[in-house]
Order: sequence, then C-alpha cells, then structure tokens
Amino acid sequence: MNKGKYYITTAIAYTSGKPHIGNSYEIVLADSIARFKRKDGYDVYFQTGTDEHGQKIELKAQEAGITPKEYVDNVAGVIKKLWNLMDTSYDHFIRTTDDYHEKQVQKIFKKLYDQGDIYKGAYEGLYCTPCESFWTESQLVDGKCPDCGREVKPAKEEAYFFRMSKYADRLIEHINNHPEFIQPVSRKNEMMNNFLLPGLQDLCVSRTSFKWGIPVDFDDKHVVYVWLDALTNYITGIGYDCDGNSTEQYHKLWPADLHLIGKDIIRFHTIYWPIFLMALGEPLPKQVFGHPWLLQGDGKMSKSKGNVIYADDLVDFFGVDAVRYFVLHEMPFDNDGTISWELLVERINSDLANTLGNLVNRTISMSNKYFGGVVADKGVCEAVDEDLKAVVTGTLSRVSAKMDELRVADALTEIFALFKRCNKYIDETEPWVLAKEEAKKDRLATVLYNLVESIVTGASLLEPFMPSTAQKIASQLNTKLRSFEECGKFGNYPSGNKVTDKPEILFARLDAKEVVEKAEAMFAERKAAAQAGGSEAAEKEAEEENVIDIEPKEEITYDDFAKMQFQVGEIIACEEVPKSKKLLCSQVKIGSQVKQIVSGIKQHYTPQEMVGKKVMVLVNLKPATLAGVVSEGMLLCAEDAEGNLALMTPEKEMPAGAEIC
RNA sequence: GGCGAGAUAGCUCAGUUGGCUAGAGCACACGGUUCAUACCCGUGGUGUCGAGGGUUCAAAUCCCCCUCUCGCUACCA
Repeated sequence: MNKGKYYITTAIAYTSGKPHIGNSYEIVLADSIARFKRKDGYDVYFQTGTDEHGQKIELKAQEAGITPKEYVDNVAGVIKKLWNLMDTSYDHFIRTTDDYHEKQVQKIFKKLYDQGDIYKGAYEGLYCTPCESFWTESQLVDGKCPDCGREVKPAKEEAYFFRMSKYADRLIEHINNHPEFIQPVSRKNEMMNNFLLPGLQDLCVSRTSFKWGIPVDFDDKHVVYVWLDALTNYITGIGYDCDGNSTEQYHKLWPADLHLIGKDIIRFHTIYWPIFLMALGEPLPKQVFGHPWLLQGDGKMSKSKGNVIYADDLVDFFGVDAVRYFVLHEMPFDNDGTISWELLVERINSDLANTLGNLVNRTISMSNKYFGGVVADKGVCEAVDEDLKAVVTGTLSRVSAKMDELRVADALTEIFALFKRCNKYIDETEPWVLAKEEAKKDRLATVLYNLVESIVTGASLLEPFMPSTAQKIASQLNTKLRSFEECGKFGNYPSGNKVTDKPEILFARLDAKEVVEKAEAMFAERKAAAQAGGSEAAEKEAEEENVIDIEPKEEITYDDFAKMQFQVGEIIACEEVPKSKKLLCSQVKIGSQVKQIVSGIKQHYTPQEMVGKKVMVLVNLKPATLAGVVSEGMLLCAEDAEGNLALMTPEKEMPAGAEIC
C-alpha cells in the first residue's frame, strides 16, 4: 500500500559546537514522524544535516588553531554520531560544505542576480549607522532613515540585496489560503503582523566581513549570506539544479511535506525561504512546524557550570528509547517543555517500568507458569473481552488522528492507554483465580492469548517512537511487529506459539535520589576536568561562556572617534518612564550641567540602584524623544549573549564630568 | 508601545458550536489483589474554573473591564 511520497526535513544543525538535549529533540521528533509515515504506507524521505558556514565558525576555528573545514568536519562528525546514537532513520545527511550544495548555491545566487531579484547595492550613502540597516532609495522617507528619521551615510562596502517586497503579496495570499502552512497557527499572526503586513524590507544576502562561506562566484569579495546558503539545503540535498537539470528524485520529492524546525527560526522558513522559492519558480513546502523547546528546569544550562545535558549523557543513564520517550512525551504542542533528572526518573518509572515493562513481564510470567509458555486461543470469550478488543483495535485510528496534527505526545498517550487497559483486564479476569480450577483452563488460555495479542499490537504502534523496545517486546513474545493494517484487527497472534521462558526486564525502576547524585557527580567531574586544564580543548570548553563574538563593524578613522565626547556622569535622580517596559529616565550630572538621559535598562536596574552611580556617558549625541521623553545623551552598557546589561563605571573614583578618552 | 496567546485540582494540562453533580495523567492517602519490576486495580479533593461586572432559563465556555504571566515585535541615543 503506497500512499505516495513524504519528504520531511529537520533544520540543519549549526556546527559551532556539540548540540545539547534541547537541540537533539528535533531530530527525534522528526524521526518518529518519519517512521510513523513509513509504517503508514508513505514513501518517506527524511533529510537532516549540518549548517557549516558563517563568521562564528570562522572565529571558533581560529581560536582552536585549525582551519574552518577541519573544525566543521569534527563537529559534523560529533553531530552525526549523536543522531545515530538516538536511533534516527534519516535517509540523507547533507552538509553545507558538500560540493554539490556549494555549486548549486552559487548557481542559484547567479540566477537570482541575473533575473533581477538580487541586486548589487547601488545605494552608497544609504546606510544608517545607528540602525545598522541598509535602505533602498524607495524606502527612505524624505531622504532619511525610515526607522529613526536621521541622515543615512555612504556605506563603504557594497553588498547584494534581495527584493523581498516584490513577492510579499503573493506570500501573504499563500499564507491566507493555506492555514496549515505555518504551525502552530499562533505563529502565523506573528509573521503577518510583524513582518508581512508592515511591509518587507529587502534582505542583505551577501557578506564581505568574513571569508568562511560560499563565495559569490562572479564577485568573490562576497560570500553568500548563511541563510540563503542554509535554507537551500532542502532542495540541493535531493538533487535540485537551477539550470533545469534537477534529478528525478527532486521532481518526485519536492515540495517538502514538512519542514520541522525550532520556533526561533520560523521567520526564515515562512518568509525568506518561500520567497526564495518563488523567485526560483519552485513550489512552496506544504507545512512548516515550529516546535517549542525543551528547557532545563533546574537552573540555567551553562558550560562553565558543567551542567549542560547532552543526549548521550541521558542515553548512558537511561537508554535510547527511554530518552526518546521522554522528550516526545514531555513536549507539548505549543508550549516549552521541561527536562530534569527527577522528571525523567518519574516518567520512566511510572510509564515505562510500571505500566509497560511490568505488563509485558507479568503476562509472559503467567504464560510460562500456567502453560509452559504456549499461548493459545481457546475461544472462551466473556463480555469483558469485548471492551479490551475495542480499545486495542481502535488505538490505531486514535494515534493516526493525533499524528495527523503532529501531536506526537498525545499519540503516545493513546498508545499507553492501550497498555493500561491491558493491566486492568488482568485485574478483571484474575488469571490466578482461573488457574486454580481445571475447568477454567481454556478460559485462562484465552485471557492470556488476548493479552499477548493486545501487547503485540501496542508494541507495533509504539515502534515509530521506541523502535528497539518494540522489537524487544516482539522477540520476547516470539513474533514479529505488525503492519498498521494488522493493528486494526484482533487475533493476529499465531495460536499455539510459545513465548520466551526468560522474560527480560525492559525498563528497571530507578531511584530519583541516586540518579540525581550520579548526575551531580558527573557534572562535578566534568567541571573539574575543564578547570584542571587536563586538555586544551576542555579549557576552551569552560571558557566558552565567557567569550562573545559580534558582527564587526567597518573600520573608522581617529577623526570619527574624536567626534564623540565621552564623560563620566553621576546619576542624581532616576525614575521609570511611564507606559514603557524598558525605559528609565535619569538626571545625570556632568560637570556643572545636568542632562536628562533615557535608557533601555529597566529590566536590569531599578531606579533606586541607579542613583549615585558614576557612569560612562556619550554626551554630544543629538537629543531624541523616546516614549515622549527627551533624552540628551546615552549611558553606555556592556551586553552579553542573553541581553543582560552592565553599566560602564570608572574603575577608580572619578569626578562627574571627567573626560573619557 | 503594537500584535497575539494564556490564567481550570499539589504538578502538567483537557474542556468541541454556552446545558446534567467541571475532567485526565502524575503525585498523595486509603482499600483490594498477588501473575508481575513494592507491581496492578479501585476509591478519595472542600478545585472561589485569575478579580469584578453584564447577556441568558443556563457560562469555565459569549460581552465589558481589571490584575498577572508568556510569545513575537518595536523601542532600548
């Protein structure tokens, strides 16, 4: 039964470092869907891979003293190993450094350039430095920056731009006509209201500030913007050729049925990617699902604390299928999920060990005890059997319905409802009572047959989510896993078959306290290893949190610098700006004058703690009005990767007004 | 500031177009059982359905307003 093709992708993983469990979730989710669809009769093609270009990687490689290629080869290897460890059944692993990909990206860039969708910045003079934005002639308002209304200046570096606005109307129409395109739907509004309806800006699609990227072949000062590079993996990986010589595979698979991505990159997949495809004249993917995140509940993950949870750690502790089960079950549809060692133990004990493992174990034990392992249907039915059969044969359609909506966690819950029904059935039929009467022997046999039959169906439905567990159950029951078609019927198990006489424990019960202690010991060891400087790599790892890279700006002259006047200011009063979430308004004493300065630091400082601080002030900035309040300068802050701010203060006592130079 | 989502049992959440004593899972307590991994089955909540007002024979469910949380976004000089 072939229901047609199903092309599913994950986002390609960025090779800046080893992905933690939150990042590994996506591949497991995709794998479950892929396996489910395969089993459901679709011809599935499942692609994943790595995104290997960009400045961050160039810098990391530099730090490590190796070439970028060596760096990404190493990380891509780690990622691939992790994906394999998670038992994922991808068909193709694409790397953006693969030559066929790079070649196509260059051709695509050229094609879009030739047809006028990409144009070279002919707009020198239209860069707004404070906004860090490039503008086209048409976007300017009265010849000034449409964002801040100030002068735009000549940009020293040329760049290539993509005419996004040209396709915006078509995209809006497509999104409106295909409500299933963006999932969950709540994300649709965000894209529409924040980007599409206000008007799309042209996108800068090349960079000259670093080298580690795919060169623009007709202008090799430039490398292709990483997103244009990365997004096209979905078509280059299956044989797209923009000269019209795409492979048969491409014609069969494209458009993709599902792009599975994290919610943070929805914009790129539902706006830029569709527009790139429109420009190439290719159909749009059918659905983009931005899944939520799995967050670590007990404190923030940080490499320097050594408490980052990686998928392979969890596999060491609990085994692959337990980890797969947990991440799939704990992840709701549109809210972030939580992961902690305690939660893992709780879920494993209650669902996997108690409900499922124990059910299989008790059923096999009884078969051995009463019939030497032989399971035979003697046809002695009672009313209570009907409900069991109805639940078992009906589970497939309930699971399918959930999977159609990508509600994987709910699908799992349906499968476990089947196992729970089996446990209840044992209580209702009381096999140990039946066993005491010779006359009830056939009834007892029938009961056990029904149980084995039900368990095989449950295991078969579980296969896409927990492949090796399903397999283990089948082999303990000495049978094969079933097709979905068979799961809709009752009585497939061969009567007279013999189950194993040595049932293995599928999932051992765990002690939360022991597990937590073990995990803490592991983290402590890891931290110690990093600090002891056992290896240079470990040191780098530990330091990583303390380093941050940002986009370099263009070089300036001393004259540029000299134009800016910095002075020490003393904050003598400070209050919140009404109706503003981020702004504080400070009165700053600079020499003998007092300036009013508004700053976006409300989330980091209270007005009380601001008062009395000596801070670094950019004094000669043109005054501006923020949220209705005039600001006559700027307080300087340092900002980390999480957006935390710290005011710059002089390291020795300095009078208000002292020049900073 | 703009747009959007949400606030239901200790915890995580369901509650379709308003309609019988508001549900599930986990946790907890008690009872039953013994085939099984101290497991399984059953029973148990006084939950102000965030606050207030309104529409209605009837509202967790619709309308208004308030408080709080969250997401995206802008601003953050």
